Amino acid sequence: MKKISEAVVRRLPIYLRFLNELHVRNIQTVSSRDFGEKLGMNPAQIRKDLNYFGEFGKKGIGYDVPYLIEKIQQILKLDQTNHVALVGAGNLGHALCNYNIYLKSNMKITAVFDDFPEKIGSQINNLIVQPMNELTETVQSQKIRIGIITVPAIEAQNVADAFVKAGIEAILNFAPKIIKVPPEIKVHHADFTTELHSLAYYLD
Amino acid sequence: MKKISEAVVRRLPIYLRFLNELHVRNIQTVSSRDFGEKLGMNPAQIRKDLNYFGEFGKKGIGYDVPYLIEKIQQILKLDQTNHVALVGAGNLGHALCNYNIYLKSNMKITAVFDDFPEKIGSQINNLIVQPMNELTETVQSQKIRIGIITVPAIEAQNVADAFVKAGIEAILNFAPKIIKVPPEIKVHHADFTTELHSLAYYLD
DNA sequence: TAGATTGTTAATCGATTAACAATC
DNA sequence: TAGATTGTTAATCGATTAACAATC
Repeated sequence: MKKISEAVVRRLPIYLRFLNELHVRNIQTVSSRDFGEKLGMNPAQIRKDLNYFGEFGKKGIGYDVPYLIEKIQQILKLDQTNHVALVGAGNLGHALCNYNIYLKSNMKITAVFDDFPEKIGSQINNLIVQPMNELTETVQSQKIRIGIITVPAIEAQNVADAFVKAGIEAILNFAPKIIKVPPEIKVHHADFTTELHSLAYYLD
Repeated sequence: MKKISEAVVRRLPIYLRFLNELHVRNIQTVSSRDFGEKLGMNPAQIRKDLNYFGEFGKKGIGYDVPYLIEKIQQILKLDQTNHVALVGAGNLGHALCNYNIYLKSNMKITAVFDDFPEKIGSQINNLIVQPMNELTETVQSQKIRIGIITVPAIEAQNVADAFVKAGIEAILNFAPKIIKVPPEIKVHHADFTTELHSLAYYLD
């Protein structure tokens, strides 16, 4: 298979979300033109993106919504339940845990860790906050493959190292700090402070 | 001035954060090579990015850290205090309000809104949650120019519309929904569900 | 001076968009 | 059949990187 660029992969979840909205509204078919209009994207881009993975459309007709949902879910590996570990039981960690419902059942935070003595043993929803020294064992026994970092910047690299050692394959880092990991581990940064700072540039 | 691409603007806060780290460690000068190594970027890119805004370096020497911090802060308009309004006093909204300390004093959430009756009047740090019908007046009286959306997806567009009507210039949207605003308003999406979904693609 | 590093042009690389034959 | 829309190539656009003269 050709190498798929990260830009393409990042658009797939947006397509999926849009398709789910159509599905809820019982819309059976969608064209790349509809698609582009609603998402503010170029129709050719949407056709090209989807075509990296197969011929999902019908000429003259468009794309079948339920079929395309199924296909994108397969591509993104969202047709299986993905277990997620979160480190950092602060405000942001709490907020993300409570978001579980929004993530549907295919992404689930199943373990939470923190090394603050006051946090360990406390409960978030139905999860009990565990100490960091239990990370590797839990990751392996629960088949967790994705890790979320919601600790302060100064701790982020340590947590990333612990994730790597535990065998995590992908990391979503909310700490305002670039973390370094081996090339086979995928990292996304979700740092809202840099987002906010770059927004300020556009103020008049 | 030439048009600066968004990619460049998004890197400036990362440069700024790195420079602040150097400053704390009393490092006076930095070269684009050091820079690139620490941030995992190409040195030429860093020189080119900075050079869009002026000649901040010295040939043979590098960049003076405090001077470059000052310059980037000016470019990003972070040399003034920017007032921010947040709509959606849920878990995520709370978390972001408590993050204020991390944002230094140049970005400050100064008003919080929600339309849930149980939330109105409740307190987050030293802020009292206000009803949405007070948005425009507060935005104008407090000279708020940036808005944060932390409501459910279904409410996101309504809040965006209200922000636009109130005269907000830039929006950071955490809701998993693309919002549409007039072209003169700048929007960044900080949607962790799409981040997480695209990460799953890279699982083996 | 010699070594280092910027500023900046030119070359490369990659991503987006336009266009259209194929075909439902 | 006529109209619509995909799949896909070619053209365009934009961003990154290499290279090096200028100069501290």
